[in-house]
Amino acid sequence: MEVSRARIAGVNSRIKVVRTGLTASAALPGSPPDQRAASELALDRIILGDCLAELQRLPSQSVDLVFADPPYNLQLEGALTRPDHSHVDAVDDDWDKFDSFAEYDAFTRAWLAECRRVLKPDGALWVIGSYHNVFRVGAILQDLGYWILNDIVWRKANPMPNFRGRRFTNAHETLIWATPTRSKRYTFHYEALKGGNDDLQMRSDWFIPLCTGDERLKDAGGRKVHPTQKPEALLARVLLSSSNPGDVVLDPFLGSGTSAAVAKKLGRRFIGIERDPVYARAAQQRVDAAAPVDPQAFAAAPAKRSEPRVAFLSLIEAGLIAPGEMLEDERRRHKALVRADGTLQLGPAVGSIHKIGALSQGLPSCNGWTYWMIERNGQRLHIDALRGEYRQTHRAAA
Amino acid sequence: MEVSRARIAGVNSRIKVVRTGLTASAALPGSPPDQRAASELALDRIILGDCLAELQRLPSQSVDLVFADPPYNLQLEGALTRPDHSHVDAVDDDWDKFDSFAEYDAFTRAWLAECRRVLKPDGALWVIGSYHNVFRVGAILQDLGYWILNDIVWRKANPMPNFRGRRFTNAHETLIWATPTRSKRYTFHYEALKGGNDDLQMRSDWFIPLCTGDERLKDAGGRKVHPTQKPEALLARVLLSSSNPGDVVLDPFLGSGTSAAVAKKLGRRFIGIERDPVYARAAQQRVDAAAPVDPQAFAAAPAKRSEPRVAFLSLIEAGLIAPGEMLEDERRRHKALVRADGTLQLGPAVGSIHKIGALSQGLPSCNGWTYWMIERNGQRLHIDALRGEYRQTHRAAA
DNA sequence: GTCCTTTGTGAATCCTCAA
DNA sequence: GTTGAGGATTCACAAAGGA
Repeated sequence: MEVSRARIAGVNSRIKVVRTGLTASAALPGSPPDQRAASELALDRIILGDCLAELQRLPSQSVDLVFADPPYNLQLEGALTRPDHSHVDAVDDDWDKFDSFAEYDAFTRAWLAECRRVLKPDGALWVIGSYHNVFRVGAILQDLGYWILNDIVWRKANPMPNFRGRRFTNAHETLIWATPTRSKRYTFHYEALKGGNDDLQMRSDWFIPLCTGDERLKDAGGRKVHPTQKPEALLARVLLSSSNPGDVVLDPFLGSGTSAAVAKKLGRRFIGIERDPVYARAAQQRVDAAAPVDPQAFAAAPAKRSEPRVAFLSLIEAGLIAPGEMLEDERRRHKALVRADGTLQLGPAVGSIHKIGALSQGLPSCNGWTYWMIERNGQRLHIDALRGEYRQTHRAAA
Repeated sequence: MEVSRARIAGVNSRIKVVRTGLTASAALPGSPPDQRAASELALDRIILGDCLAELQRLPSQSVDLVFADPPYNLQLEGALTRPDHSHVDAVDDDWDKFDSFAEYDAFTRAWLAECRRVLKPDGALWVIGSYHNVFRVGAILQDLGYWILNDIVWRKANPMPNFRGRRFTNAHETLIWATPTRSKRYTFHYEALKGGNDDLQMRSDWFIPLCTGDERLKDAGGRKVHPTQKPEALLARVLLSSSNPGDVVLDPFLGSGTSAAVAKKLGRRFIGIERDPVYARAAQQRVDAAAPVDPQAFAAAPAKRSEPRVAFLSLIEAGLIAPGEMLEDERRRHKALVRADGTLQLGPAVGSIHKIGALSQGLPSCNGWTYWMIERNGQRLHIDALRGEYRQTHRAAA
C-alpha cells in the first residue's frame, strides 16, 4: 500500500490538466452514461452542474466513498421552496411543512439512490446533517437499503450560542456512516484510529473545532464564501478512517470544496459536483492550492488483519521451532507437544494450535498464536513472536 | 426552580393513595375516553396495559411533558462474545422485534400521534433512541406536525466497547425534544441550567454515565430487572430543563420506571404505561421507595470532572503538529515520523506515541507525551506542552 | 479496616478467507 | 451460494475477593 512518489506526481499532473478551468458538464454532451466504463472515469475534477443530473452520468460501482453535505434548510433552497410561498399563515403551517418535507424527501431519495448505484459494493457513504434534515435523510437511507454502521456526533468546540436563551446550545451535528448494502466488506482503519487516540478505541463522539481563521474561505471583501464550510479536520477523520490512499471520493454537494481539498492532501482521488459557479470556482482554487502531505504520513498502516497468513507448520519448516518441543500457556497449566506436521498433541488430542488451545481451556475458540509460549534463551515467548520473526525474514523475498 | 416543602408533601400524600397496588386498566372498564375531563385524570399511577390502548383512554391536552423510550428495533443477529469469550447479554426481548421498517413505522406513528393529542398545547415531548430507530422516529414526528427544538446527544461515560474492532464505539444515544406544534410557548429553564453548568449555556451534548451500581434494579437472583434502564441523571436533566414542579409527565413505555421515580423525586406528577407486569411491578416498588430530593443534588451529580482526555490526533487536526514532522526523544537517539492519522512511524513499525516510544526503548510501556519532543521556534518542547496548549484553547473537550 | 487484584457487565445491527 | 477453519478482538466502573 506504499504510495510512491511517481503516483503522487501523477496525481498532481492530472490536477494541472483541469486547473485551466472548471470541467463543465456541457463539455461532455455526447456521452451517454451507460457507455462509460469505470476506467474512463475522469478524476480529480470539479463538475459544475446539477447534483442529480451529474450523478446520473457517473458509471455504476465506480466510487469508493461518498461524502455528502446536503442542504439543511428547506426554506433557503430555491429548488425546494414552493412557488407560492409568499403568504403562509399559522393554519396552513402543517400543510406547508408536509409539502416541503415531501419535496425534500423526494430530492433526498433521488440523490441517495444515485449514490448507491455509483458506489462500489465495498464502498461506503457519509452524510452530515442537523436535526432539521438528518432524521429524514437517515430514514430514507435505510429505506433504500443502505446499512448504517455508525452515527457520529461532531461536537463543536466553539458553537454559536443560542442568543435568545430559549433552547440548548446547538453544539453538534450528526454524521451517518453507511454501506450501500448489509455487507461486511468495508474499509475501517481501526488500529490506526486507536493508535491516534491514546490506544483507546475511537468513539462515536468527535470533538472538533469549527472552521475558522485562515482555513475559512473569504472573498475579496473579506466575507465568507460559503455559509457552512466544514472543517478540514472533520473530513480528514472521515477519509482516514474509512478510505485508502488512491480511493475515489465523490462529493455530490461540494460547496467550498473541503472534501476535495482534504482528499488531495491525503492522497485520495476526488470527484466534486457543485451547482453554484461561485462555490465551484472557489473550490477549484482551493484544491489547486492544496498540497499533498508527505505520502509516508498517510500511507496505509500495516494492520494485523492484513498481514499475510503464516502456517504454524512454516515455523517448523523454517527451523524456528523443532518437532518434539513443548509449548505451555502463560500460567503453565497446559503443556502440548509440537508434532512434525504442525499440529499439537495434548494427551490423546491432536489438532491445530488454536484447536488444542481452545480444548485445553474448555473454550469454543482460541488464538493459539497468543496463547502458547515457548522458551528461547532462558526467556518465554509467545509463538506469535516467532511468527513475527518469520514474517520479517520472508518479507524481503516478497 | 426551588421545590417547596409543602408541594412535595402534597405529592407524597397523593402517591400514598395508589401505593396499594398497580392500577390495572381493567379496573376502569366503563369510562369512555371522550367523557373524561382533564380534571379527572388520575395521577401518580402506573397503568398496566398496552401503550396504544391506554394512550387512547387519556383525555386530550392533559399532559405537560411526554418522555418516551420506545423499542429501538435493534435487528440483532447471532451472538456476540467479548475477546475473553464471555457472552454479551444482548437485548433480544420480544418487545424489540419488528418484522419490517414499515411495521415499526406504523407503530411509531400511532403512539406519537396519540401523544400529540394528549399533550397540552404548551407541552413538549422527549424521545430517546439510537441510530437503529431514531431517524425513523424523528422523521415521523416531523410528519405528524411536531416541531423539533433540539436534538440532544447523551454521551455515555462508560459505553460498551466495540469488541470486534469493526466500527466506532457506539458511545452515545440521541434524544429529540419537540413541541406538538410550532409554538413558542414551551417550558425551558435556561437560567437554572446555566447556573448548574459553570455559567455556560447548557449544550446539546450531555456527558452522563450509564445506569450501574445500586441504581440499577436487580431481582432476587441479582439479575437486572430491565435490559435498558436509563440513568436517573438523564431524566433529571430532562425534567429540570423542560418541566415545572407539579407538571404531569407521561411515559408511554415506562419500563423500569426511571421517569416516574425522577418525577416523584423532583415534585412532578406522573403517568406511566407499561405492558409487562414484571417491569410494572418493579417500577411501582421503585416509585414507592423514591423520596423527594433537592434538585441541586441532581443537577450537580453527573459529570465527574477529570482532566479531559486529548488524543494525539487532535493536535494534528488543530494544526499544532503537521503530518510528516519528526519527533525525537530527549537524547535524540530515536526519531519518529508523525502520520496523518495520529500514529507514529519508526522504521517499519507504526503505532501510538506510547507504543512507538516503548518500542524504541525496548520497554514494555512508555508515556509518549513526556517522551517525545518536537522543535518549535528553535526550542525543543515535549509534545505534552502542545497538549496543554490544546486544552487551554478547547475547554469544552470533556 | 485498607489496599490491591480479580471479576463482571453495559440498547451491539461487531470477522474473513479459502475451498 | 455455503461451510469450516484461522485467528482477531474491549473500556470504564463497580463489586467482590484476597492479602
